[in-house]
Amino acid sequence: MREGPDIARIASLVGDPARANMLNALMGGTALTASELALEAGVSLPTASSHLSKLVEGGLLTLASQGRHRYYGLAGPQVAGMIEAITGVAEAVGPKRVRPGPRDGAMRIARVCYDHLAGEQAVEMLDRLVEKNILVRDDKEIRLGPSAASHFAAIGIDVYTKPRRPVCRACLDWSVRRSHLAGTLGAAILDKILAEKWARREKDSRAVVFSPPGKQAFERVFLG
Amino acid sequence: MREGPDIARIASLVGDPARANMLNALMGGTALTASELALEAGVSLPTASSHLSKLVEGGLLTLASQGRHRYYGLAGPQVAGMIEAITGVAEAVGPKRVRPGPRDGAMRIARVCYDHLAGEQAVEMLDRLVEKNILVRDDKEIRLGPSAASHFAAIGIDVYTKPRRPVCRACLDWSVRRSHLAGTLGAAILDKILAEKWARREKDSRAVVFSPPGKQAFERVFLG
DNA sequence: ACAACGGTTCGACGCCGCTCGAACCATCGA
DNA sequence: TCGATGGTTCGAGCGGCGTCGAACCGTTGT
Repeated sequence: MREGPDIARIASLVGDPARANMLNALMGGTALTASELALEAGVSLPTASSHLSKLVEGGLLTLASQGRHRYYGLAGPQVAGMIEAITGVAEAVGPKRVRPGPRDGAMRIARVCYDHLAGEQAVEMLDRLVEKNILVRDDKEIRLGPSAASHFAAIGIDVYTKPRRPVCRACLDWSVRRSHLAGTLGAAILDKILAEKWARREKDSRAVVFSPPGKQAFERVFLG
Repeated sequence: MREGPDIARIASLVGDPARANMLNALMGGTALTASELALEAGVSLPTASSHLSKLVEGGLLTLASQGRHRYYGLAGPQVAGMIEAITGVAEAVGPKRVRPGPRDGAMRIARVCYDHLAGEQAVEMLDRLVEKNILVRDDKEIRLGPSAASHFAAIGIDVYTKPRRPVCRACLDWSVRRSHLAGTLGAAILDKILAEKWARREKDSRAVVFSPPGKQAFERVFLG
């Protein structure tokens, strides 16, 4: 019964599914609010609040209060490294799910990630937007390019409303292992896709399936 | 609610104190039996067996059956790395215990580590035994030197009995952060210390306190 | 001042899983 | 073949923690 740092305490914090989901969501590096994390984790707000208190108390998260918003973020790169190490083991050790990433084929192509689009199509879209200099990536951040406002205004998306959350955010796509676009812009694009009926959400699933003409329209607007 | 490898599953395996102790004990790299791990974890044998099944099932441990013994060991360096990452966070994040290592001052000096001596005195002893070429360290292993048999025979310790467990084993001392001597030889030395009444065990504690003449005798025999 | 909204606290419920004693199984030595 | 020893399985007990609804608190905007 050797002595040492309280490794069980830290591990058990990560060991709850809800908290693990929150930590995963925070691995992008941007701080999120309690409500957002509650959605990510799939639990009610009180439950999320309780979990977040424990994570802060345990030293895994930092809390930044801004007005009536409280942003939670990873406490530091050491914590992120730990999560990554655990993820590596989980991935290596749990080959029970044969293919990596989401089970369903449709979900690998396109799915909802909280409020924006994820999957192969989303990753490709971000690539093209950056390629066309509409968006600009430096390091891990995504910013609006010079032609962004006019480009998105042309398809009915105002990039300057709702300053509450960051407009652009990179979100790591698990199935593709590369980033796709999150933030209010990502959300607006998903809204557009659904509003135009280019695609519909699969029942009781996060999968998003495009109709053939919808896919063409999507590609013309965002990939063209 | 992003998808991904089951990080919570892995973390919760480490998140139980008994299992964390077992994993810690296995960080030395040598495989241990179920009974040894039960002692390390401070739980009964059935409980330990249940935990070990879960760890094997979870892919964190490997099981090697040899006759009626079953040796459990870490599944690989990736798992060890994960434990180390968690330990790092736990250490960085839990500075609630002001001084590193065991709380009690006496325990930092000398304590029982399962069946052998640990603490500052134990670390110093191993240093001197290696310095005098009685034991030989290469890399992380410890072997008997040429004069070991005669040296230990002179003080009534037969290094060749009980071939079941390794005679020498390095055991990382948490309070000093360096190795001390474990294995059957380490156990025999502790037996000798207690049999000669050079020291006594503190009640309900792992601390070992030497009497003044006992300490002199110990230093003469092992440090001289 | 008042309503709306984000977030936390409280209380109660329910379940998962840790724990150990006792019985059982397997291997080794005589 | 029989006992001794190392390990596992079974069953039952029980504590802890995750969960949510309802109430409460603080900030913002009108």
